[in-house]
Amino acid sequence: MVAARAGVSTATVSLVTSGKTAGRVSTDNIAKVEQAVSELGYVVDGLGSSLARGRSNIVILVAPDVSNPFFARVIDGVRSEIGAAFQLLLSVTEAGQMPTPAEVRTLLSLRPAGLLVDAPSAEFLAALPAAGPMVLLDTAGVESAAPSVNFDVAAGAVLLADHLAGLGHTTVAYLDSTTGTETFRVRREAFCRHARTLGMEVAAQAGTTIDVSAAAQAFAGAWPQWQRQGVTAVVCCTDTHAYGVLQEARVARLDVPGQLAVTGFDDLPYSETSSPGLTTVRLPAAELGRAAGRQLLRLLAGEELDGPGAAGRSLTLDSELVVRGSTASSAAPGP
Amino acid sequence: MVAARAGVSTATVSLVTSGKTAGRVSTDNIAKVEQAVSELGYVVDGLGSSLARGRSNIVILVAPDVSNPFFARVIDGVRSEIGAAFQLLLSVTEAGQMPTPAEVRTLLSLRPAGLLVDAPSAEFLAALPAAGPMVLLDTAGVESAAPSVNFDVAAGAVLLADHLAGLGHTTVAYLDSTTGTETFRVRREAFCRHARTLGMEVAAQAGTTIDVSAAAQAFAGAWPQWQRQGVTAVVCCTDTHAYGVLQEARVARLDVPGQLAVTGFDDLPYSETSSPGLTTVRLPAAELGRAAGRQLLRLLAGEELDGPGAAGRSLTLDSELVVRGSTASSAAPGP
DNA sequence: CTGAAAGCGCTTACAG
DNA sequence: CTGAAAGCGCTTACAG
Repeated sequence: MVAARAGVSTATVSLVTSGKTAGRVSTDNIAKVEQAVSELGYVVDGLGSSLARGRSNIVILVAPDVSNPFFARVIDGVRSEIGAAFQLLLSVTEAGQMPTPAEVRTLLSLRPAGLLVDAPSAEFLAALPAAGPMVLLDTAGVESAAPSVNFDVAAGAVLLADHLAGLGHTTVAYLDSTTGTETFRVRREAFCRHARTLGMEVAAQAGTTIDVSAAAQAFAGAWPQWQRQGVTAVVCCTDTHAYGVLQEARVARLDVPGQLAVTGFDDLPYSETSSPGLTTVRLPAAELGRAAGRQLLRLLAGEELDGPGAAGRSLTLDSELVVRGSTASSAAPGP
Repeated sequence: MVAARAGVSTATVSLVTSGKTAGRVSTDNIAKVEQAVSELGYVVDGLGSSLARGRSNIVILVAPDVSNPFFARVIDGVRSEIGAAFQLLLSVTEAGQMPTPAEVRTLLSLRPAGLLVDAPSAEFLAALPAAGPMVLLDTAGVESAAPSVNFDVAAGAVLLADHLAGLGHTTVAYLDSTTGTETFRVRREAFCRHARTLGMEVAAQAGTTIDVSAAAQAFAGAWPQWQRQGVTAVVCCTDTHAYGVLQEARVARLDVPGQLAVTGFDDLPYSETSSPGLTTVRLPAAELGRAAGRQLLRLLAGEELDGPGAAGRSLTLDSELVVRGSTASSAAPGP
């Protein structure tokens, strides 16, 4: 070990570089080591260090969809909490897929300090070996004993149904996602259940991937039928789907919200500036990331998550209805 | 080492798990080891293995903007080439930023088998310690001795200028990016130079981040002035910028392409289905990722990249002009 | 073909 | 306060 050439043992160097000098190293030696370290540009080797202490200082974030503006904000939230202490790395899988069991094993063999798992499927969790500290994000609808942070999407769906019913809509369509994530099932079921309670009919459902043009095409295909059924509002399971509907509505020269109201979930930045602005259920993405980061940090510090005074194993973040032009001034629809 | 309980030495087990049995292990022992491995669910520990061989089997992809549909396709390309042999991990930095020198050192201390660096700034490369195998992606305009794969964005810009001149445009505006990436400078300069050669005036330039609504606002602010100057086309440095312009043009009830032609760079999926479809310079993202992955694989195999028959250290992928409705039937603009 | 041994670069009890 | 030593889990010459 090069830095040992600064006149002390490797043990002392190790104590200094890992900051465990409290009452164990003389200030004299600390200074010597620090100088040698900076002279040699020495960096502690992550591999040796990790092997010796049993785990690395990386945190792996596993997610099905890395490139998605919504998820970008989640990542940013995570980074702002744990970035200083740990090296955050994203696992890369086939688009829209969770890692296979084999990939997970490879990941785990790097001995990450912790794991963050976004939007896991039930099968993924079942196949996941009980590894070290782990926090789940956005896992609505999936059972798990692991600590998790979620959005209250069901409450948002209820607010949305109230809003549409209040505007006089009686027949609506629901545009769902075809990715199997449970959160979409929860959104749909909560909305449909409450809508029926309010006397609204959810006339039809369709589903596409989370993609503007796929949603646009699906809407274009379904609209003639929906129109015949008297649909006056389309509730989309994500803002991205809603963008597709708005786009196609424009092509078809439909008046939004006069002839058709459109809503989404997420509140992506674009929803504020689209024309008309999109009424949507705001899901606080960055806060989700931050909360998950904090949970993991607590876990890593050995804190009990469910002890007295703790925030609890399972956190739920409030969602919120943001009303904009895509529903605001809806004309009262006919029967 | 647990698997040694299968009746052989750890050395033999290691030979089997790393697939180096050729003429060194009896088929009898291979079978025994394989059975023990599967019975015990043994996975080679990445840390110990990496430490012993001097490098890990992870490849780190460093990029300034992970969540961007264009980059998602690059990632997918990389994954398809190297995914089987290496664990691909994405470094996570503050949105739009390259990792700091300190972050890079931490990354490097994990001893990645190789590094892939997307859209690096000159400063980043200068600060990068000469590490192991590395391939640069999309590094147009930045000097470096490292192997790289690039788009021929300048050639695409020239095709675009030709196309607009052929349609009769004489005054155009350029909507640039404010992220400092060199590729944007190259796009702009190549376009402006050739446009002037063709007798077109590039009346005005503006810049925003790569964001639909930022671009929309910038266009809304600039349009009155541009209109006075006789601008009949807006050339955008990315499709995302162009979406903002299209959106705002719709709000302002501008006829595209009758009153205003709009173009982009990238050819994102949405450009095909937007209305009108977007004329754009197609940059083959997935192919960029694949080519970079292949280069890195060669480097890791110890191949010389510039030897005879090799593909060369520096690859350039052709860009291509895709003409769609946003320019197709432009009316001849007045003076 | 096989195993005992050294070593990868660190950290952490343990004596002093 | 400090250093010699053991050990983290593997791989790879090296003898046999």
